[in-house]
Amino acid sequence: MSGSVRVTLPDGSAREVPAGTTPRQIAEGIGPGLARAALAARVDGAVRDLDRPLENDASLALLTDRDPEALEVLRHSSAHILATAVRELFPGAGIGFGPPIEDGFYYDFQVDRPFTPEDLERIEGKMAEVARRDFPFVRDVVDRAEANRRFADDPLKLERIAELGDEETITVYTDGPFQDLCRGPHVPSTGRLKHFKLLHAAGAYWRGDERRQMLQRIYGTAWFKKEDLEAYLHRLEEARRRDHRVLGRQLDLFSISDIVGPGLVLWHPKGATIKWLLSRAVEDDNVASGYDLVYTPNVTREELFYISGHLPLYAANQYPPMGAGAGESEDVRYMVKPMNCPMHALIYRGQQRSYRDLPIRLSEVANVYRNEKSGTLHGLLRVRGLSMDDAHIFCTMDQVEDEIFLCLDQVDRLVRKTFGFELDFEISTRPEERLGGDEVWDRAEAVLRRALERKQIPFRIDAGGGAFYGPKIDIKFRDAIGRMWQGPTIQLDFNLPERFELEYTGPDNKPHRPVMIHRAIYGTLERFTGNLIEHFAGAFPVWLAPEQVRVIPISDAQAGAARGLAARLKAAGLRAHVDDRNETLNYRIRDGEIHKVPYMAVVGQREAESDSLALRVRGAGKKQEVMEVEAFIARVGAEVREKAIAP
RNA sequence: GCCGGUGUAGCUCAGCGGUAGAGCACCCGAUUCGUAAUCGGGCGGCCGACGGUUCGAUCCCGUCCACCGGCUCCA
Repeated sequence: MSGSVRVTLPDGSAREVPAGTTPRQIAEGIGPGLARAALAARVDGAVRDLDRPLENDASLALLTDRDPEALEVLRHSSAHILATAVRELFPGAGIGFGPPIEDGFYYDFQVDRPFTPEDLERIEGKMAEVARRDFPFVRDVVDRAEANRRFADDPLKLERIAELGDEETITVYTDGPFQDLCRGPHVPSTGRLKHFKLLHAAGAYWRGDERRQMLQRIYGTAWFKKEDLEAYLHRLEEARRRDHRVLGRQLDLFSISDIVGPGLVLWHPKGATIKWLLSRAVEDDNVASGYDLVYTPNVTREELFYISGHLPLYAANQYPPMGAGAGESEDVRYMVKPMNCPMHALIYRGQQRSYRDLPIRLSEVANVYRNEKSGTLHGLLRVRGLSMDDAHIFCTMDQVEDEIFLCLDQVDRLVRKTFGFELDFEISTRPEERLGGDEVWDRAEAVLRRALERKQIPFRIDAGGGAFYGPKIDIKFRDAIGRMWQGPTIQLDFNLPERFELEYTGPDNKPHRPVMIHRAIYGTLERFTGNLIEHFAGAFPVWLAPEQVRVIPISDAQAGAARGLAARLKAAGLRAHVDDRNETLNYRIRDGEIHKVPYMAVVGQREAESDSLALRVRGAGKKQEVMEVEAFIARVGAEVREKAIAP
């Protein structure tokens, strides 16, 4: 271990140091401030411990609390500190994994009983103590025998050790009384953890496998700055405030009744208005884009799903079959449909198709029912009765790219432009088990890729994430508070055309097999509406607002004028209501604000006499504008036509 | 489906081994008001369901159902 190494710093400067010098020593050489601030180092692109010696020439960046990678390291270390605390308080606790995650960290423990909220408080206190004692994180390289010896009492760790390849370096990190099998890196010492909070405990399967034992997971969050922690907790609060289940009740949009059943939505008039407007928006766009509308039944003989191949594979997600129709043999059984594609395939097959007919695009906003596991249901975001804005495109392989363009354009109009969502694209490629030869997959994946590239849309690849019947493009969108949601999906399908023996006659007068594209823009109207409720915090754009204008007479003397105004607004196509309840003006204004009505038209004596209204815009407070009725109608009408996001 | 928590009036929540209370909402009355809660009165609950313990259960125990937080899954 002799000689020197050349270390290049981010500013381009380089220095020669003896081999074995640590990043910390280099930081000290640069200045005491940096040495104090440094948390980890990036060596040739990889994040490493500050005290890990440099053995070769390398580029080096010292990471401080300003670097996102450092925050990830801090959270990873936080997980260890959490485990340190748990081991102090629960000496027999087995340890699973404890990684950093978005906004925080977790650690999985094997304990005799689940953690209670009181336990979390104690653990949090103990973590603060571990941090105060400022134990250094020490990295040891050990051989397999040593690792097995050190974790002899930790079966979960032994399992992990056994999986490590012989060529892999096994490292153990120790902080004070706690040691963990871990690749690292970590912050220099536990004292770096200052602003953190344990959030909750929950069960989690070991290795994420539902057949294996359930461990107890503790989630926490950690930040470098107090303000960041507070901002994050505030964000959680904000998310709670926007919870579509809460707003759905407050705004009287929908309910889910125990008597009807979990996951089955009762759309109240206001929520139904939104759902109706959304389905109309997508249907209008479908028709304008060259789709045909179809309707198909909610129940079908189960045979259909044997042909499609959903049965028996998909049986767990379908409601069990029901008896035959009156007068039919008892052997015939029916099922509620969980998807529409087989029926659309049958419509395609209903007649001989020529290559000249293609593409054929069939669309349907349809109710389907899926028997989702009870624990997965969640308000509108995960339901059992779904309204899919579904469509199936039958086309030749050569037409796929254009059809993908068509779908992407719809997504752009209906999701990005209309709601201002930022989109995130991902292509899922062939899985291990799949249908169709490699040439077909090569071609299909290339088409998806090329379509996005030509649209200059950046995308990620989820290798192996495709369905067995074809690759797909999944599109996520980011809402107002930065959360990502699964949105549109475009899937190629080589399977159903096979199973239904779909054909078209080509220019060569021979039968050919079409490709099928499944595509949903909003996905399901339940989930999308739920997303919109949270995105807008219930304050919908005028075109979607169930109540667009609330007309408020100042006193009973203007009640007649108010009703007249509301009638005019309705005649102009606006959804307007009068609030002439025997309550104070303040009360009614407040009620309108709470119910997120975009416009309140206040009518006092002055307005009643001048064919005008005093406009109060949602969220704008007292700032009001007196305007003529016709001008108001023109303004709101334009906003509705343009699907403006304001006010 | 699994782990934990929760279930009291339409909603939000107190209460707790001796068969229930507040605020809001709703109804009635007074008030007629210029931009985020006027005052008074009233109605309203097999305390999630079913079993058990007990002289007595909303309260303790068990089972089930639903919801919440996660896991798994997913539009």
